[in-house]
Amino acid sequence: MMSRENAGGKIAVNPRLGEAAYEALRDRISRGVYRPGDKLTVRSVAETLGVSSTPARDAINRLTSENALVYAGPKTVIVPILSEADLKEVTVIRIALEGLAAEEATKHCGPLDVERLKALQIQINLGLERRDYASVLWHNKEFHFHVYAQSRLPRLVNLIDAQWLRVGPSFYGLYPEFAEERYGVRSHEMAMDAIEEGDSRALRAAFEADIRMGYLRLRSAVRARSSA
Amino acid sequence: MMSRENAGGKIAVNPRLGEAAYEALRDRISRGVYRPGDKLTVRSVAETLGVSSTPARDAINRLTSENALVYAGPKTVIVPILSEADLKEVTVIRIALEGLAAEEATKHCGPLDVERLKALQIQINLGLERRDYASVLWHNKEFHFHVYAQSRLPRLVNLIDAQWLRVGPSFYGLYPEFAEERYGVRSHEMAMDAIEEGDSRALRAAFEADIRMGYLRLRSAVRARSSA
DNA sequence: CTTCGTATTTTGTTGCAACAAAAAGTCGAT
DNA sequence: ATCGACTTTTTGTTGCAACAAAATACGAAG
Repeated sequence: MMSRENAGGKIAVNPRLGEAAYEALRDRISRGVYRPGDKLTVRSVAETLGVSSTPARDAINRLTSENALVYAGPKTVIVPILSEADLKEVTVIRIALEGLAAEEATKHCGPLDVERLKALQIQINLGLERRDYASVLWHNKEFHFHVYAQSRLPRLVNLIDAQWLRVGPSFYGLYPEFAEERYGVRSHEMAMDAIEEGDSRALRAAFEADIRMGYLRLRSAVRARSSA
Repeated sequence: MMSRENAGGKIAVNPRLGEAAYEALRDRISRGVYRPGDKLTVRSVAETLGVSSTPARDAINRLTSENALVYAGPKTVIVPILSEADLKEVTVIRIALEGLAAEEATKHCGPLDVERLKALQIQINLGLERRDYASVLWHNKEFHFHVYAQSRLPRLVNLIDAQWLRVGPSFYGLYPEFAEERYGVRSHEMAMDAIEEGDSRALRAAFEADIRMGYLRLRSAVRARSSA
């Protein structure tokens, strides 16, 4: 499991401040610290992370180049507010990449992986009951990426991670109403069944269904916001 | 068509040196100025591009974060030398992304696009006859990206571009022997036929075939090198 | 209350010097 | 010649100040 330490965002010991700042900022974005539309400045990030402006600027630039942050003006970078077209595009990209990862992962998944996924699903269900949505989102991501990691295609996983970072903040904005619907429970069960049967097509289909489900929810939220 | 000016790599007028340096360096890599294994340093790039070290460092960092350059040591970035596993991974990623782009593009392709592609194919054939391989590679890229652009999914096109940048230098290393085989001519004809008939599955298949063909060539080159 | 133009503040970018660490070069022993 | 330890050079990173430009705050006119 990924480390859950350092949740505040402060930089730990790392000889390369730029890299550390990048990871810390990425972590904050993926955890929902920022909301879509929030503005990030070099100096504010530098102060938050406890570094000087050079590594802070490095981190912001890098996140911007992968569209995890976007320009809202020549001197203004914000957490992206996804338009309906953006959402549609990121969804077809996710289906292509995550579908591929899931299919490739089937070859390398064993009973231990199913056990791990079951444990994660229990955590997800627990979070839903307790209305601990940060936990739900966290364990949901763990669930997906545990499978993707089995593809043994590390750059593909990085690419997928970058897409999640783009939609993450919008997802946070959706909770808590969103989570009430037990979103993802069914498709996760489909996924676990597919792995047990070694059916790569079914595993792909399960993740595709999961992504499409999330897309529909997010789209209706975007529409509700744009009409308001 | 993309601008072919500024081929030397010198920065033109651009208020943002970092962005300009990034584009100039990217351009040089995609044009085969560097060979796999070539070392790039902040100071050498700065001098070549005629900027100070900050924008040069920005450009290198950004290219490194998208794997167009890789670390060969803690203080050494080089143009990547793709292993067989790297090659395999980038190929499945390309098939997923470019297949998607091609399929989406079918909806928006018209007779004008076929005309454009035909003109580009003539340029490719001309380059092959004249053994002007830089021209072949250039027009081949134009051919592919003209189609991908019609998908109207700009981030997807960016993602594809990043993958091309990873394999580009290896492709250059392959020429000129490689080009003798009229690589790509048949799959390009398949692609143009598919567009004329509006057959999105066939268009996807044509580009997949093209990518797989290139993969096989590159793989045998990698094997030949690793045994030497 | 809204809108437009102006003044003030904030902000990104750039160049540069200092530092530590890594790479390249050197030379001697075997 | 080959290898290894040591010295020299090169290199990435960082912090910082200056500058130009954009964002913001403010206030006057409608």
